Amino acid sequence: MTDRATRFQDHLSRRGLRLTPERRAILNAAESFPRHFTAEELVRKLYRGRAPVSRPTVYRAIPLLLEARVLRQVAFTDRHAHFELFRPDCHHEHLICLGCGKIIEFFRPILENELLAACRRHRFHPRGHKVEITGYCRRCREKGKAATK
Amino acid sequence: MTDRATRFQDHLSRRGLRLTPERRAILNAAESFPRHFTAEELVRKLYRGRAPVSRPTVYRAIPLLLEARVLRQVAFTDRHAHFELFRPDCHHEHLICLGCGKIIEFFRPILENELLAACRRHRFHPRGHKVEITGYCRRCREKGKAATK
DNA sequence: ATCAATGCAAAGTCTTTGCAGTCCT
DNA sequence: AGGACTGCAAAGACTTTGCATTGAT
Repeated sequence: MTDRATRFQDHLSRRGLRLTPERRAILNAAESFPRHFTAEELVRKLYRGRAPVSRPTVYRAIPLLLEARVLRQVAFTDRHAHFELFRPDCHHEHLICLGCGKIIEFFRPILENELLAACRRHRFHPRGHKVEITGYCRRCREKGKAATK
Repeated sequence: MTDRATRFQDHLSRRGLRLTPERRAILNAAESFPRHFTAEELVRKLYRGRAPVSRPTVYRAIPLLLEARVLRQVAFTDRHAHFELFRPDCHHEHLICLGCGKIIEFFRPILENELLAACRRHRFHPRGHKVEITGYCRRCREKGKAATK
């Protein structure tokens, strides 16, 4: 059983809930995305699977996965929720290209320190964070897409 | 005419559009929020006003206000769009309390530098950014709310 | 027996679109 | 006249809820 499955399992049993085949399938589907995904994408992937899981079941599992720290929610500006696997060791952040939609991940230790420093200063206990920079990637600028809008 | 009204006006006329009374009302309403607001909140405020503006008109004005750099969009994790007045000089960021919903603003020059450095490194041209830290504020911790979920 | 979990269908929220009428240039 | 703008009503997209049934302990 993977680390994440264990964490999910623990969280569920601590709350008197069960790791059902559907929930396991949802976890597997989530793990199969290389990066980010929306709730709808997760639903679609599970619809096609060999043991289809219904939409409400997926939506009901998502909060559990967040609480279990299996997923983390990332906030993009289009209006649906985006998620990714929780990676405690790697707090990478995102550059989002307005031209082609590409998402570039980056990591900067100093930035992470600054976030923590801001929390300390306000006596705030962080649970999670997201950093998102929108703009235009090199390729889109070269193609002249950056002028679009 | 305020600075922001001018910017809006310029943007509109550059595109052959007009600063109508409705659009002016929308701008005023946006300026009347001390901090952030959702599209719905803007709609509600304009419904009550002396010259009510319809929902579609508000929604249609928002992209124009973003393009004109009058508003900027901030991405919180609940599923509706949040906006605030664009302040080119002050790139403040947000601490969001999961207990009471309070939003604390902060600003750290080093953090801003790091964001720019990340862009340079990836040859990315930024247009905007958002930094959001979720967690529990001091008061909620003292009240023991931090354990809630 | 009890309580959790599922799927279906329906409802809810926020946002967008089609369309006819109005206003400006 | 031509194009922009508005409001209404309806549609759309994403998410949540009610309910009857099934399943685990």
